[in-house]
Amino acid sequence: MANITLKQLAKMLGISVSSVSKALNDSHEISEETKIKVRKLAKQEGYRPNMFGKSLKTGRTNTVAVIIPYLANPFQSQILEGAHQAAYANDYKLIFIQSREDQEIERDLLHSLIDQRIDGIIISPSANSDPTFLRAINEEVPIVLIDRIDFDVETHKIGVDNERGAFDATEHLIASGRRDILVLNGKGLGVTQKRTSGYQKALLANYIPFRSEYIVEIDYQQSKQEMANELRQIINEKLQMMPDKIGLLGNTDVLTVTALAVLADLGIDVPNQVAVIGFSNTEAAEAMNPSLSTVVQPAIEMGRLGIEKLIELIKCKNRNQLNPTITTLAPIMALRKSTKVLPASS
Amino acid sequence: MANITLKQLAKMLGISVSSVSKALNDSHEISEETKIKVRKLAKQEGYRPNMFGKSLKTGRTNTVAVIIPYLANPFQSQILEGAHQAAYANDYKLIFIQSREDQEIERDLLHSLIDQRIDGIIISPSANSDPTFLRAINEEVPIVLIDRIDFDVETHKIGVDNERGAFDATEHLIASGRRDILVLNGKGLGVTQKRTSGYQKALLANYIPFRSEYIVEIDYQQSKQEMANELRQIINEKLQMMPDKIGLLGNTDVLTVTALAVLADLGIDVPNQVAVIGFSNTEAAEAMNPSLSTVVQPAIEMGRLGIEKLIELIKCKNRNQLNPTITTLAPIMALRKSTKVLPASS
DNA sequence: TTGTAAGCGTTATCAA
DNA sequence: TTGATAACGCTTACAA
Repeated sequence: MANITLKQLAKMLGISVSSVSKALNDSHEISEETKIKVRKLAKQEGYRPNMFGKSLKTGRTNTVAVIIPYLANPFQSQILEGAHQAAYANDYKLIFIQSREDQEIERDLLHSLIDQRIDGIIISPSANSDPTFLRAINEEVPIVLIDRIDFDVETHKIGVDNERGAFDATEHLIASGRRDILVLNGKGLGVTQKRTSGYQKALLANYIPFRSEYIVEIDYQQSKQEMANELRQIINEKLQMMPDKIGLLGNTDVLTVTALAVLADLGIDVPNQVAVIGFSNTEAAEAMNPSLSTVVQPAIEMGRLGIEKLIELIKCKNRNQLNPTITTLAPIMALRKSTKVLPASS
Repeated sequence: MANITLKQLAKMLGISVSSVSKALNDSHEISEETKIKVRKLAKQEGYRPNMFGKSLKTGRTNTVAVIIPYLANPFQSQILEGAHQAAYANDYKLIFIQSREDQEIERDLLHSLIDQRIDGIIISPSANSDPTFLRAINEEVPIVLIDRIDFDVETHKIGVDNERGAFDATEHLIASGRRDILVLNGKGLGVTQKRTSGYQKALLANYIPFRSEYIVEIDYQQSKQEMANELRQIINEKLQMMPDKIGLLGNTDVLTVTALAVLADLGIDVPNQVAVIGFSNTEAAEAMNPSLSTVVQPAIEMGRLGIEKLIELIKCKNRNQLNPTITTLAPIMALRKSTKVLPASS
């Protein structure tokens, strides 16, 4: 059932292989008449060009790849969504791969993509990725960094303004009447620093003194049960020291959601006793009880932009002449019941 | 920065291209001595074979593809997880694609995979897929059907025992003391029939009369808000007719989760007034309030099995001699708080 | 055990 | 406007 080839078409038409090739590529050196004849037969025979022959000759594949740590992560899969749209619109094929946050796997994948002569790569590097290695890859094939942009590689980068997200979230908690705001950080997470700094700036802007005891760091990769226990203990302890009008800013999705469950379990009323807001791109926020206010990252937009920047790089002959840009997109606040405003009387 | 080629290696070693090729493929017609020399230089020069040259010649790619409707769907992305494991273990490259539940996109994708001379395909067809088309594809390249196996294609199929899942879930609700059990079905969903039948059989087995009013069908693709409204109305109405000991079986994740939110909003106590169980593969079930009991589909196992069956097909020369198998895996019950047993006194 | 040469399907160069 | 030919990198008869 193999496909028909150029050669076969040529024989059927009684013209040369090269003429058929040129006709199908709409070359100016072929007559309209011939082109029409060729296209008709090609269509009729269901001719589909062999990618290997083509790529072997041209060295290009018209394919780009997106590497993210986990496909199953809702935020990251939304990046894919955006990338898909943009790639489709620009007639590029797109493949998705996951590195599972593993530097070794990532390395293999990148090599095998280069083997496949992929035209370009969008990557959200795994946390422990080696910038030297990324730079080396960047020499061989254009890459664009997305989301995790704190790697020293000379290329376009697309990220989220995490400081801004935390700033806005904190301001919203304050606006809803809270002055004592607990922050839950995921242990060893890259975004922690920026988000904490956004939190601090928001306090500052509202003349609320910063208290370092209000910032806690939790291992979010342990089992659900263990995490819930740890959180319960911490929340209990912290609530002792927080006099009133309490807010909670969850900087990691799992932590926020678990905290919500723990609060419910402790019989603490959200939002009346404690207001909660978290970073999250899942629709599940809507279905929580109470529904969870979130800072949403513009993941689809990021994916789309990533592809556009990448194609720009691919099409640009003198890559070293292009100066790298860093784009940071503002997150969006999705306000729901978990941060309802306190009655003015309080 | 192009890669070094066989020809270059040959020149450096002063031997012929074919000898180098054979040496690297560990052919028996090459002396150990030469092999060692060749391998050493190849390694030293970082030789990586050009896939196009290779595939152009051999017609194979050592790559298989998985097509699912949505990458972002947790259940489906777990299938990928399993497929990944098995493909890796068998030294196959794997690519993931999503059809977005769109027959047109699916068709394009399948064609372009065949263009790429992919060795085999695992597919969970979009709902409106045309079996005739799938059969045609199956003539060109081996395919394995996964999850959505109700298509008339002569090949291996891996599915979940949905009837069994609904049966077990219903039995569990009954065992927890419920006799009036409401069923939420997603409109137009393929699994509805099997799951409803499992529900009915469980009732029968427990001598509970079946009442068709207890089965409702809801459009789960409308907006969250609309769906919540519709659900609220339905639940209110149905609860009127349900005397006591109420259970709720959600056959679609979104519906179940939204129902949980609606129940909370109505001030109905879960699990004491209404016990809830749903089909779901997300970890969010754990974090719901109350935590949600679920029927979990063995998605990872399915993915793994799918790849194994596919490789079997690929390696089998006379495909038409192989008789197709249908494997249905049993789902697993994950029991949490939303179905806690009623106190015996009731 | 090694080498020669043909060919996979395509495009590009150059000549007709 | 068309065609012959070489070349991309690799494998594989077949010859040496």
